[in-house]
Amino acid sequence: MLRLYNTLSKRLEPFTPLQADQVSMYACGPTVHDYAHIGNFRTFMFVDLLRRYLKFKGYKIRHVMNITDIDDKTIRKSQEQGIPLKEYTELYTRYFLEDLTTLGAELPEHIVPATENIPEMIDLIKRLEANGHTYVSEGSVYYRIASFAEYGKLSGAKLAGNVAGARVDVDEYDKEDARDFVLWKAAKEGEPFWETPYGRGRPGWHLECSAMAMKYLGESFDIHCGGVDLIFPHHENEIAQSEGATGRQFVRFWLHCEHLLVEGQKMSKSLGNYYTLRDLLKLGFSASAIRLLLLSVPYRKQLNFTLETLRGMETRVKKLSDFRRRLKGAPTVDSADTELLLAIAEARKAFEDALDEDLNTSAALAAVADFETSINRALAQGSLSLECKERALRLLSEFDAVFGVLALQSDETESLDEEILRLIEERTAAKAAKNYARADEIRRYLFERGIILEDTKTGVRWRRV
RNA sequence: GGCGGUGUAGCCAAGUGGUAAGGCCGAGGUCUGCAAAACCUCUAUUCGGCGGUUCGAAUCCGCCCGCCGCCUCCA
Repeated sequence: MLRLYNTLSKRLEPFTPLQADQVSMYACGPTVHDYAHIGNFRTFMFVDLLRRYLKFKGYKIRHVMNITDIDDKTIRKSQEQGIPLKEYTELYTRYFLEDLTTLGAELPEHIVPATENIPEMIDLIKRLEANGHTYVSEGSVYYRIASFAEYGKLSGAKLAGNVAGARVDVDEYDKEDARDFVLWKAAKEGEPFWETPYGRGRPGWHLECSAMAMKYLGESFDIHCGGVDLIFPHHENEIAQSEGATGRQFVRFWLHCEHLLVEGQKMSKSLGNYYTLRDLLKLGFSASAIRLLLLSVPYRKQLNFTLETLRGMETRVKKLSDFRRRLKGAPTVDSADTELLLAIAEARKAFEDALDEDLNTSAALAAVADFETSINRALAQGSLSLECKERALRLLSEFDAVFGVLALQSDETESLDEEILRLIEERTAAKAAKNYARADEIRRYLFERGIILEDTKTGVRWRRV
C-alpha cells in the first residue's frame, strides 16, 4: 500500500485515486526565462519517479505540466535581448524539454503554455467574480483572501497582517490587504497584453495553474506537486482560486519536494555553486549519474549535492551497467537454487516496501545493491540457474522502470573495428603461447584507445573505459 | 519577529523507543601469468553538545550550538 505525505494534512496517508485505475496529477513546470538548474531538476526527477512508481503500482497516469511563458522575468529578459516574447519562451521551453529528455524523464501527457489558455483563465476570474472573491483596483483584478475562509489551510499562513520583521512588498499599495494577490494585471506600457472584459492586461502567475489543472484534470483531482517554495503563496493561492470558484476540493494530495543544497550551501550564482544540467555535462558527468544522484535521497529531505558524490554515482552507474551486461551474458547451470530465488523475491519486496513508504528511494536503492551482490556472488561461482537468471533480469528491469538510470546507458551492442578485433585475437594467441610480454603490450595499447580487456573463464571480454 | 526543516563514519545518506541499512572512497585477502571485474573481510562502542524521561534513545522531552527554508519572484 503506497503511503504519501500530504502537505495539506501534514500526515502520511494511504494513497488511492479518485478513479480506481487512473491517477490525475499536476506538477508545476518552469518559468521559461533561462536554463533550468539542477535544483529545479531535482523536483522534476521526483515528479518523474512518482509517475513511474504509480505506473509500477499498476495505475494509468494523466499528468499535466504548465509552462509559465508570461511573467515579469520572461518579459524583461526577452526585451533585454530584443527577441519577441513568444520566440524567447519557445526557445527556453525547447531547452527545458531537451534537458528533461536528457535526464530520462517521461514527458507528461499534457505540457501546456500559459499563453494558450487565456480564455480559460478569464472564465475562472468570472466565476470568482460571481462568487464575490474579486475586486478591481487601478485596472487590475485582485483576489480578496478575506472572502475565502479556508485561506491558509495548506501553508498554515495566518490571515493576520504583516508581522514585524517580515519583508513587505512596497509595490502593492493598491491592494485592500497586503496578502491579496493579483488575478489579472493591467497592462503597462510596452508589455504584451490581451483584450479582455477586464481591460488590457495579462494573467497573474497563480491563475494559470488553477485554470489549466481544472481544464485537463477536472475540478477535483488526485495529486499536485512542486517544490516546497511553492507551498506559499503559489499553492495556497491556487486553492483559493479553484475552491473559491467551484466550492469543491481542488486537490486531494499535495506533495512537495525539498530543495537541494550544493556543498552544504544554497545554490547561488555569486557563490559559484550554481549548476545547470549543461554545466555538469560539460564537466564530463553523465546524465545517468546526475539522475541517480538527484533520486538518491528521499524527496522530502534536503539533498546535499557535491561533486565528490557525483563522481561516486558515476562509478555506481558503471557498476550497475556492467552488472546488467554480465547477467545478460551469463551461462546458466541446471541445478535449482532456492536460496537465491528467495533473495530475489526478498529484494523485490524490500524495494516495493521502501517506495511504498513515501517513496524512500535511499532504502529502495539499498535493496537494489543487496540484490546485485547476491547475483554477483552466484555469477562469481558460476552457479546461476536459468530460472534465477530470468527472474533477476526481470527484476532488474522493474527496478529500472522506476529509476530509469540504466535506460540512459547504452546497452553497448556496438562492435569494434577489424584491427582491434584482430589484436584481441592476437593477444589471446600470445597468451596461450605464454608470450605475456606481447599479450600485455596489446592490452596496454588497447587501453590507451579506451578499451579494457577482461579475461574470464569463458574467454576474453572487452568494454569501454 | 512568526512558522518550519535539519545536524548519523572521509563524502552522500537510511533508520522516529530495542541495541547503527546502503552507496562512493580507503585497507587487506581470494581469483588471475599479471591485470580487470567480481567475491570475502575490515573501516562510527556511536548518531552536533549538555541534561532529562525510560528496563532500554540516533529515535521522546528541555536547553544550547550549527546549517537550510517559507513569510517577497523562486523547484
